[in-house]
Amino acid sequence: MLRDLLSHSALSEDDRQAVRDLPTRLRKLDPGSYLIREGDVPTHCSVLVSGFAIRLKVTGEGSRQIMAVCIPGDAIDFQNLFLGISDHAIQILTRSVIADIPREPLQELLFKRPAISAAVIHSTLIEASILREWVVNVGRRDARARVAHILCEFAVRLEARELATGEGFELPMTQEQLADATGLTSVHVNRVLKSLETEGLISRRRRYIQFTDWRALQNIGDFSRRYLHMADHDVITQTY
Amino acid sequence: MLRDLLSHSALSEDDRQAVRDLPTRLRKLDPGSYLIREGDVPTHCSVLVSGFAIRLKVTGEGSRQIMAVCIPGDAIDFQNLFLGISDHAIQILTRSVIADIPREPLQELLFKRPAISAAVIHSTLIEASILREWVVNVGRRDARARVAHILCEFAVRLEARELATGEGFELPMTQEQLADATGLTSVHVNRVLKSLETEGLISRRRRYIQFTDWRALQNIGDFSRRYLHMADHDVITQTY
DNA sequence: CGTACGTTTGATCTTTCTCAATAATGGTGG
DNA sequence: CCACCATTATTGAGAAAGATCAAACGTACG
Repeated sequence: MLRDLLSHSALSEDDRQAVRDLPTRLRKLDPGSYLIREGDVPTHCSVLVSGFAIRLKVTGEGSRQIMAVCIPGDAIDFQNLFLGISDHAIQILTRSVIADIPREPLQELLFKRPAISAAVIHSTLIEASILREWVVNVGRRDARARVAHILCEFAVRLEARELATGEGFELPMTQEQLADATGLTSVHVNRVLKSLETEGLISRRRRYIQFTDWRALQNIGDFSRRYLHMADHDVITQTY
Repeated sequence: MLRDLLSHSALSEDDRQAVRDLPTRLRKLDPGSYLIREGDVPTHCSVLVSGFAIRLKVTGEGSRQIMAVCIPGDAIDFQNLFLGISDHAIQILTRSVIADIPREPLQELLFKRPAISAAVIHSTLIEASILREWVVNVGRRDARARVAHILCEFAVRLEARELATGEGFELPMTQEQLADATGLTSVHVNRVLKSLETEGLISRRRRYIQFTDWRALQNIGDFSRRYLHMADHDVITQTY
């Protein structure tokens, strides 16, 4: 369940078992529902067992910005374990199963087991690295590059969890949400997707994105997987 | 020296002493020099004792994006302690003093002292929170708001370290760098600054920014200090 | 005192947004 | 199973924010 941690850090069998022994409560959540809202005071840490979710903020003007997309296996809420008030909301994208872990036992575990602590720091740092890349994406790339880049990122992250094949993947969000993630409008995202398609870089059937020229897409999106800091054993097939 | 940690987390005297006992080497660095470059493999963790620095990436097209500004007292390199390869560069803005801490003793310390581990996680999470706000700033706010927001952020962060008064502060960077931080061009940043000045929100003498209408600036910048997750004892005078 | 760097200003051009309308698509209840 | 509704996707035309290009002006510093 906490395979997120395991995927970057080698934990001892002992440590693994300790993680598995954590008390959890499973919940099903529907698309559009909020796991937590900005300003809430969280009482537990959640893991996204299955389904997709986004981290988002809303500006004073009312526009939304998505800062991260959580994929199955992600631990969502370390922030909320240590920081008092949530600085952003987490919204469910697709029908999801969430495992809630109460605050105290997890804190205690981190206190007792430095290897798990280190794994949490590690995972948090990778998240920060992805955030830095998003700042670049949204701050310094044009619309084509932004969209291409985010598609590349999804492909690689999903493949590492065996949720995508080398062919392509099912995009778990609407074009409007893609726009909120790239700092564009949905209209423009639509035009960019169309142009990427007519130029033969991708093909689409509904939300399924197929990569017809991965190399070129990567180029346009200025994408390099370095910032994802994946351990070699993350890379299942290394198509990308 | 590691007052960054102390400022959010209450550590025992024992833990504090352990941090102080860490072996360090001091270095002076000049503006423009790099503490680390993207792709480097770091061997130590650094603390910015005095001076300013930025985290930045360069896109394939050659434009720069600044993702964070480090202020005196910041621990700069936890990322590099856990992640193998640096995903971004750190460049010095003003004449700075850096304290290098070798990797091993620090890792050992974290392993032995869970409270320090927790403090590191905490500090890393705050950095991530600031990054999320930057994504929003650059993704969903117009030029005026971006510039106003970043000015507000500096003011509050600097004041918390007693490096700014309620009046204003010395901006440690050029308008070009401000542009790289906000995803704009230096020309446009200049125009925005001018307009903020003529409208009486700020006044400038060289790089010194004085707040003549803090409330209005905060409004324009859609700024709220929540995302900085400052403990109450951070807030020295609470001008802002 | 000259040179390099940073700031300021103007004119023009592009990308992307806005507004608006139409077409698909999927889900729902009858 | 089908008709209807709500959401999402697509397309067009015009507007605007910000980029680009170019030049002049300051200011610090050797």
